Amino acid sequence: MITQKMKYALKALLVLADEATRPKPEALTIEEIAKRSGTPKRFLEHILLEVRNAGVIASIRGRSGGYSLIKKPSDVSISELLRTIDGPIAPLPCLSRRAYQRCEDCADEATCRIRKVFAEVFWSYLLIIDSLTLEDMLRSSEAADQVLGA
Amino acid sequence: MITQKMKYALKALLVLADEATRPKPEALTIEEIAKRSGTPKRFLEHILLEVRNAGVIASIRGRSGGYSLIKKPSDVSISELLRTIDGPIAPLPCLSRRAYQRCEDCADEATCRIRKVFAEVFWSYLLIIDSLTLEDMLRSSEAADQVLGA
DNA sequence: CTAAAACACGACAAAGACAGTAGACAAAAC
DNA sequence: GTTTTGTCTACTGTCTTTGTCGTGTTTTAG
Repeated sequence: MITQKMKYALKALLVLADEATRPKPEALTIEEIAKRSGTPKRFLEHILLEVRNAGVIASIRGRSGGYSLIKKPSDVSISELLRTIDGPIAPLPCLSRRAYQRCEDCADEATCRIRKVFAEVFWSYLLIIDSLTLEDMLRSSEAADQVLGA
Repeated sequence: MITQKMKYALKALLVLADEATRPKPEALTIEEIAKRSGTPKRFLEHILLEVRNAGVIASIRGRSGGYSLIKKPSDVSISELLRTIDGPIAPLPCLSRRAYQRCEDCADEATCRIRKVFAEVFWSYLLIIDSLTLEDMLRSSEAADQVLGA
């Protein structure tokens, strides 16, 4: 299960991506993003901060400040966002590349049967999710619109 | 990340599966399973109970009691075990078949872009993990042995 | 220059999940 | 009927999740 926080982050990014595609895109305030995405404003602060530190959005301080997307939607990886917001996505700590941790109770990784079987699942899973970007989410709404419009 | 509990469950099942393939298989006590799998005994009680209720193992009470595997390893689904021990495996509650729950804040599932994109990932993921059984774990140890033996 | 509007950051808190532990009970064998 | 084993309920500490609050800092409108 992805966390509520991750859902909020995605909703916020969708709002910002929608804004970015408009003729004259402006930076949106937290207030505005919170309203459009239906997230608690004070919670969204923390989330947007993390997303900004990940280099996906930029913030402008002071009056007439706000947030804006600074990457192309096709360059915003969903799996990277997951890692940023929810932490490691590997099923076992010993399978995570960037958050590797040896399993306390594991005598030998090379022969660990649990590790072995989940490694296979994980690689296949990574193939799928690593190729997913924010653009795929934008596109999927178009598809839904088409269905609804038909 | 799978929980420690799930790891214990898998280790216990591996112990029981190994026992089941021996010439004269016997029911193993919690004590014995705990020792062989490196699990806290009192915690293992809870775990084995859940696994038993899921119909994967059987228990015998009283003196000379214990646990034994009652399914063929090839019939013990890893994903079912995951659902039993760790709960729903869907990334969103609205994507789970057996633990379906409507997302509080979602106005319309049919057009939800988050749901849409995770649904695709999830179906692919299910294809992989639903086909995985305990037998695959047993086999993977043979492969490791071969590599080590070479 | 000052006040207002906005982001930044740390502390705090309630609720739930996770990882066990403990005690009392029930059944079966000897 | 005592011992050995599984069964069941309850409890507990720690960590994570989902926020809220207060206080700062930056920018700009006026």
